[in-house]
Amino acid sequence: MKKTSQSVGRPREFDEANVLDRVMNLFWAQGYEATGLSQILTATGLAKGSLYKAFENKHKLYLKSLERYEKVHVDSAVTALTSSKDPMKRLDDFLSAPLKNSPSRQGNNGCFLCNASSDRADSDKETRALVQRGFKKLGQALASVISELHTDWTDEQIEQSAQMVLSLYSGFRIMSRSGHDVKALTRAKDGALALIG
Amino acid sequence: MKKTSQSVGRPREFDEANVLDRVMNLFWAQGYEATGLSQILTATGLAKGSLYKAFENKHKLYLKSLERYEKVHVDSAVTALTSSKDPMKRLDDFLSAPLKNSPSRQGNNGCFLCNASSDRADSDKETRALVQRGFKKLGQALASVISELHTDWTDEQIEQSAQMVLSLYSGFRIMSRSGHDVKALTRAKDGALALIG
DNA sequence: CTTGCTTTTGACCAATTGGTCTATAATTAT
DNA sequence: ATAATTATAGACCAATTGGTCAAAAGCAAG
Repeated sequence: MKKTSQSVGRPREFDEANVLDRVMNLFWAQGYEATGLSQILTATGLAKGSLYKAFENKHKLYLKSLERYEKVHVDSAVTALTSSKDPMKRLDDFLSAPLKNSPSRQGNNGCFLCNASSDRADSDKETRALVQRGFKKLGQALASVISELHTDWTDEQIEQSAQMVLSLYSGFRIMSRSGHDVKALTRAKDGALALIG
Repeated sequence: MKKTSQSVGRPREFDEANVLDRVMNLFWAQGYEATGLSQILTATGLAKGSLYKAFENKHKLYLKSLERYEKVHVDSAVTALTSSKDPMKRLDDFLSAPLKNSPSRQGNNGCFLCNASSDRADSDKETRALVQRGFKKLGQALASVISELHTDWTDEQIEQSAQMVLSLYSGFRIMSRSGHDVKALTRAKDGALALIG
């Protein structure tokens, strides 16, 4: 049995992951409707036919982008949360990420999960499922960190704090996108961590 | 000097506030790009020309809708927060609003401020300014409630807690829109209130 | 009733939207 | 070689988009 990594027919000229990264960034920054096919085509360098052969339609492409976001960004956040650093430091890093915005505006994409939730979760149940899954992953990772931090806490307490941190995270992402005072949010973060830690 | 409530020319046939309420609901539920003119026209019953004579263009209409949201919903939240009820109860009510979703899906619009922030705050600075102002109002009202609750706290402490509650609120709005487990969020809310109160 | 002013209406518009399809190119298997 | 298979390119499409405009309609003042 030979290795058949190369299939018949003309080979793909693009790297799927690479294309998805570019598309993801567009949807992430602009949302579903505001991102036009033409924009996607120029950003990826693909021709319309190729795009549609590879990813059926715009909706599917959006879902794939969201999955890509989960794989790249959510999973790496989970990894960071389950590293060997000081648990408190891990929580701090997690909550600080949304607050790292340069004071000069533009290009604060927030969190794709949050944006997708606001943008399409109400009208598209496939998006809703993906967003839910992403948040769930983050919640579980947070719970695990907090359980390291407080070995004496009950599951209830741990879960409660994890959801609190996750909600703060989402709120930070949303509010900082509108240019809300980051210093104020940072103080809120420090206060919350002091209460939990 | 006579009262000139009636101006010359053909009189308006629609109530501006009423129209804005309808348009607001569309933008709120669907976002800017997903809301088409045709939809707006059928929802308001106006003809295209009338709409455009009254509100220049779609962008301006969106901004007006956002202002209307501030006037109707933000201001009433502020009023509720500054009522004479038990301060703790007021905070609880504020944080509970995002969690009142019927378990059956669809029609959870979240918070227009949050949606607008995710949708357009990065690309449109007028939207950004309005969203910022709305959040600021809520933050100030929260600070005032908390200062009632803890007359011994410093301004720093008060501000810190207010921003924390506001962030939780935004997070709740966003996450619940994707169908995230409301029970879990409710526990998080109760935990947070216990820490603050 | 006429003049002056404003709103209403919908026909009209250019541009763009997401999407299809066919001809051509590039590869493997026979 | 040639057949089979798959990808690329982009012309093409109907539908819709946000937006304009001119003609008709409704009101107050003279």
